[in-house]
Amino acid sequence: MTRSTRERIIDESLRLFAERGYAATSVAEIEAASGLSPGAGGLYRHFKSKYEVLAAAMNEHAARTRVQIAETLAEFGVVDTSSGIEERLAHLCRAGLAKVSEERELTRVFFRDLSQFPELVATVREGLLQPMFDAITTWFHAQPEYAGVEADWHAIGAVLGGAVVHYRLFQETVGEPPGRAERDRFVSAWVRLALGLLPHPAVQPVV
Amino acid sequence: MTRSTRERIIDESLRLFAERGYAATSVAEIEAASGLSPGAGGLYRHFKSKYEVLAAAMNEHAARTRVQIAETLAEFGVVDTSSGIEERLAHLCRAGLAKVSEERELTRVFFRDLSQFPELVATVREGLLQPMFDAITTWFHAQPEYAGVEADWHAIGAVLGGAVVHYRLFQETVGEPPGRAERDRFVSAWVRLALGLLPHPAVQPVV
DNA sequence: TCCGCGGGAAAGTGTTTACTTATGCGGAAG
DNA sequence: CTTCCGCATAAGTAAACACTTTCCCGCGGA
Repeated sequence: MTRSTRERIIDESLRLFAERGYAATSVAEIEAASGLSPGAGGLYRHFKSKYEVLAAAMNEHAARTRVQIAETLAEFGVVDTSSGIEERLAHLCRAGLAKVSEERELTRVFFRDLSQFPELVATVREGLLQPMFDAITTWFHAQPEYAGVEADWHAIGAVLGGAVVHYRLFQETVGEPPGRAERDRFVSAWVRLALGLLPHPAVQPVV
Repeated sequence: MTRSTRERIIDESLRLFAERGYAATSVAEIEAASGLSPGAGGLYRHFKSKYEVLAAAMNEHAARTRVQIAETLAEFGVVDTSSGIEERLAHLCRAGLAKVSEERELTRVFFRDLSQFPELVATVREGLLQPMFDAITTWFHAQPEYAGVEADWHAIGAVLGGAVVHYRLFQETVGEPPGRAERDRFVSAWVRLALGLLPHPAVQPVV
């Protein structure tokens, strides 16, 4: 128990909210998962209400993620021209899948319960989803191959980023990926679609 | 009140489950919305439990949708070669968006609460999501332009179909579309990515 | 007119919920 | 050793919950 009780409450509540949903998770369950005696109300030493726990979890995780995405984006700023565009695209797609996976609890709570709390929607969107879409847009701008390509990059980001987010959401709900396409097949298809934006696409691999 | 009480309960409960979530919707609220006296337990004349209401709503709506998608697919089977491939793709994308929109309540409940009820996940996936992905795959197979294109169509369907589903989910949660891309821009980007699969893409419109 | 009956209302049941109040403990400071 | 004090627990409260039991009204058939 190195983490403070407050931190444990935030992390465990986020886990439970993602797993069972906000309304279906009782304060007693959060307390038990955080190492407090269930039903004794020890949670209220740290938060005014159950809602405050949700708000704190959203705010703190979203803020942290926002910084991480900015860092990841900085890495992508340095274009690694040593590898081909195809490899770089696959790398981007896998990075997106990994990020959504890493923050799967935040993503899940977002789509599951957050529409009831519009003030929290904004923080998570600006901390996780929007940065992800923006990252895709920025990334394409940074690639020399796409320099001359005219496109509505925000809309392209909405399609390609949305596909990634959906892939993970679907997989977590159903237990298997959409279209029964395993990760590598999904990445290949994603890359192939992105390659199609180039005026003279390179030879594409037969899958 | 032309519809039977049972039908009203199913429709109103689905609406409320999509809006507030399953756990956050009380039986009394469903009764009130269905024209019964709230809290009086009149719902139990028609269903054994709150869960049975959810199961019935999922099963009946999924079954209905499944038939509708089959019909829509049959229409698409007759390829309308009078319009260009670009127009046909836009039509497909808009049809997908419309279908997800039409069944937005089913979709929302699916991603919101259904992972807790694995036995219901199967029916909705097979009734709504999988048919949608399959429809995309089948559609591409039917288009002469894509006849010679080698691709992992299931994975392509997972990307393109997932983007459509995510677009609506995001819009309903946030209130505005992802990447702030309005519907027409989204459709254009989607069409453009799909066009890129063709070996020698036609001249693409500058957005 | 009488009966049967499908289906809705009244009024409850026990349980679970979020949240409160008062008590107790262990360790650091004086 | 004593005095705090931060923090957890014990033991609640009132409300909301899913669900039950009982009654009753209206209607169709004989």
